Amino acid sequence: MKVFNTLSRKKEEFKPLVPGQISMYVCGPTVYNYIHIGNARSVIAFDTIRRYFEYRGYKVKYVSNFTDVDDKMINEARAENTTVPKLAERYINAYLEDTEALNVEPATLHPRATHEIKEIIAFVKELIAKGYAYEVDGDVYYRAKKFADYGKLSDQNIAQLEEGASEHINDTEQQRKEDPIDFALWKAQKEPDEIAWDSPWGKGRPGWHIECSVMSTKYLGDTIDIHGGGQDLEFPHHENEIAQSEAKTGKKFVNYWLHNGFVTVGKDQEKMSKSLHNFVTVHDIIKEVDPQVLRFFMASVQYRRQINYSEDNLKQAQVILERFKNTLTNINYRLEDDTASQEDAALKQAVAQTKLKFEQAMDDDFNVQNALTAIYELLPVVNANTNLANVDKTELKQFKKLLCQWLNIFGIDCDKLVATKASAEDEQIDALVKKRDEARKNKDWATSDQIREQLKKMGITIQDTPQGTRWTRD
RNA sequence: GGCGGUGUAGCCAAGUGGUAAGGCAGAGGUCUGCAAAACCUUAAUCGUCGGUUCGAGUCCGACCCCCGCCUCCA
Repeated sequence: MKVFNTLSRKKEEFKPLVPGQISMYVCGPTVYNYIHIGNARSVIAFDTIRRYFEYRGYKVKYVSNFTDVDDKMINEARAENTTVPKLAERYINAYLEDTEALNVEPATLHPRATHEIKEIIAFVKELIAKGYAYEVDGDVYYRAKKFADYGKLSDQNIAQLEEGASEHINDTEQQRKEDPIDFALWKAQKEPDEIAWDSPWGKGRPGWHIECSVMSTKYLGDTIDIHGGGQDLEFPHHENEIAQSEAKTGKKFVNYWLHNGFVTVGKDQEKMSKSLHNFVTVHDIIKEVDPQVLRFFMASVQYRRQINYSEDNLKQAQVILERFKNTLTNINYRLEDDTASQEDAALKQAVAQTKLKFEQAMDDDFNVQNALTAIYELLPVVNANTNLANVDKTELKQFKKLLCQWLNIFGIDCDKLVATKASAEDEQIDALVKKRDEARKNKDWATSDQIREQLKKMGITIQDTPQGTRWTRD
């Protein structure tokens, strides 16, 4: 199995530290607002990857943090006249609700920065002791140049970075640093009402990058298999994490760095972001769009590729899900009817071949497009079988099981996709269908069509097949 | 300016040297009392120019467009 490692900019053979087990850390959100579609993309991308590993039989320990203190949190709490912990609580809950709606598996652990203050302070102290960090008036900065490999992840060169950073020289913070590219590990409290913790450098709070180094090493170990996040985190966030962690432990921090592509919007395909005011929150959109459709739409694009968010593209995802639904529904009917099963060697072979193709594609850096294409090509073969007088019930059952396993990787639950029929209305519907069948026997098309219309209005679609009349909910 | 990504039919999208997968939409057809679902048939020379090669979307060079990162950001 191969994954694209940002560190080498190449696809590499994936080998976990411990056979059969995977340690995975994914940078989570700063919880000062609802997550938008772009945030969801990252969550879904790595959930899909995780699920594929699990499909492949790996045991995955998956850690994803909440950044529950930083400048944005403090500002938003002030603006809303609330406290940082209350703000965090609200949006952590919202995050959990929204991602559940998108059928994202809960992380093995969801640590929070503010719950790790002791460890953060100890980590920073060690960096100071090793000469990688220094204190200035209650702030602590990381001495970037001291770390020989600084810039290796994002291919940045130090001189250029310094040039860029010097443009922000107006910042009072910049003037306190030894070097413009140094970054904060610990920030001194600025206002008396600002949330802060006691530390050897006075009251303050952690910088942004340090929390991930601390939580990743604490919960998963000094070296982990996979660290994920959006492409915009490559620099400086992940670069800084490497510098901090490797300076402290002297070991390689992460074996495989995986970065997901952005969600873009509009004709110009601009990145969805809060500063551009072009974002849609998950909280809002799932009131209008079936969360399954949103989930499938985002999971069906390979994680490194850009996703263009549009109604048309969402619609396409919906149409595909409907095809799956129809096929599964038809299979369910044929498995239940009383026709004899007849072996279909071609079908059996096609299913086996598709499994091979699917896994080959996914093994190649999670090439979901090719994996899905393999399934799309199989559908007509399966559908053709379900139309026969005698279907291959054994093989259809096997296909159904496989398809549901595959869809599960994309976060689609077969049971939800094909809603079960049990409902208070069922008897009434069955009675109407029966009445219509009698009308059809008498060639009373007017009555028959009128009942079909009536059912349509109830959200029921009728299908007349050689095996009898079926109905499904829309 | 530095770093990275991208440009394939109306849309989504595979493809890493041998005469362009697949899906959606569209068109036509089969089945059906009519429908629904399904099935069958059907479209592009691959941003531009030049080079290497028997042969290039696929390698090399130049250029153009778009997007992102380089400051908070998934």
